[in-house]
Amino acid sequence: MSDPAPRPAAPVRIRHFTRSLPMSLLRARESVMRHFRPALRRNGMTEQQWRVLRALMTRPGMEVSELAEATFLLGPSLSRILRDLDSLGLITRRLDDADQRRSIIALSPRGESLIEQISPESETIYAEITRRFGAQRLAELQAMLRELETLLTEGPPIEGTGEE
Amino acid sequence: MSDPAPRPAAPVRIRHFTRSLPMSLLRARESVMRHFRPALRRNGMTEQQWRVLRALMTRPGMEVSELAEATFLLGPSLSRILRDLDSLGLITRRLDDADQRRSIIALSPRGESLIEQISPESETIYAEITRRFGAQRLAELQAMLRELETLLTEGPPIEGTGEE
DNA sequence: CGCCAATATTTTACATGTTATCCAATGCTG
DNA sequence: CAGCATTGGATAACATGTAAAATATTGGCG
Repeated sequence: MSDPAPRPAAPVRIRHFTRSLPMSLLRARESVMRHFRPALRRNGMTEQQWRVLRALMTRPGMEVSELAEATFLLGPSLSRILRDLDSLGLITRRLDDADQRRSIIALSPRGESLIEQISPESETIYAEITRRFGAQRLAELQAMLRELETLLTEGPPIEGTGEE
Repeated sequence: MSDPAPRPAAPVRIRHFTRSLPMSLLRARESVMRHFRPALRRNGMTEQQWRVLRALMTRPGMEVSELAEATFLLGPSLSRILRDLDSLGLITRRLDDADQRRSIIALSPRGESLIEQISPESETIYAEITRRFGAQRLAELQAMLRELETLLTEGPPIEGTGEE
């Protein structure tokens, strides 16, 4: 034995952290993605690669920075993902004629057919999630999430005590 | 110019993916964390390290597997984080007397004082987020997230078409 | 034209996520 | 108690997240 002291006063005066908003959002997202990942995995796609392909499907011919914003990926991640998707022959890249710094990314025929292959499965899963939770409530939830995001993004930054 | 073809029929018959539930959750979480990260960063903590310390604060003396569940970290990540927190002198580890496979993690005095230092700032930020969004609505949001998580976790797995 | 700040993207470096594998301690079973 | 499946935790290997720096191109300005 070593330390059987009953720990008299655990000072838990802070909200239980598993109920914090970030943790709630993290867990909710994981519980959703858990259902999608197997289907992606069967087709050799990672979650992020799939995000990129889907973004390109809804609007072909995006610049890298547009794509980054749409997929919520940071530059370095996206850069690597594009390199990989390129080497898999799923996308095409060409330099913008007017500005050689920009490159235009689009789906290749092979990329399009991969999407055609995966999409139905993905939509099925999404539909089942919607059914379980209720389309109405899902819409409510999305609205709240959007509002939260807007409030925190548009509003002034929240400063703690750390003025440098 | 080179390719002014008006791209006659972009087949966008799929819900716009930036409105998908996973993306909504991801963006909402990011918009929240964006406010916390600077404060953590000023104190040399990463988001995940902070999660571990907070979990240990609410309940000292956890096993690694308990900690993993509480912080939603996978074994390998947690293992590295504990190694780092240990080398920073913020936690203590000792082997369980009854079962030498298990180790008991707890905050060191230094870890506790670090928490005392960061917590107020963190709580200030959380309070401001609550104020902006409304405590009532925040509680609603959390309830919906919890319900979603429960439905998707407890229910049967959703199978796509991928029977091998 | 030549210098330089600004912009788009990539690269670098390190922490974490993810899956698979390894190792040591445990405890069951014969 | 010897053999072996199980378990808790750590390590390996590779992809991504994140911040900072590097690279390349453009556009302005003297």
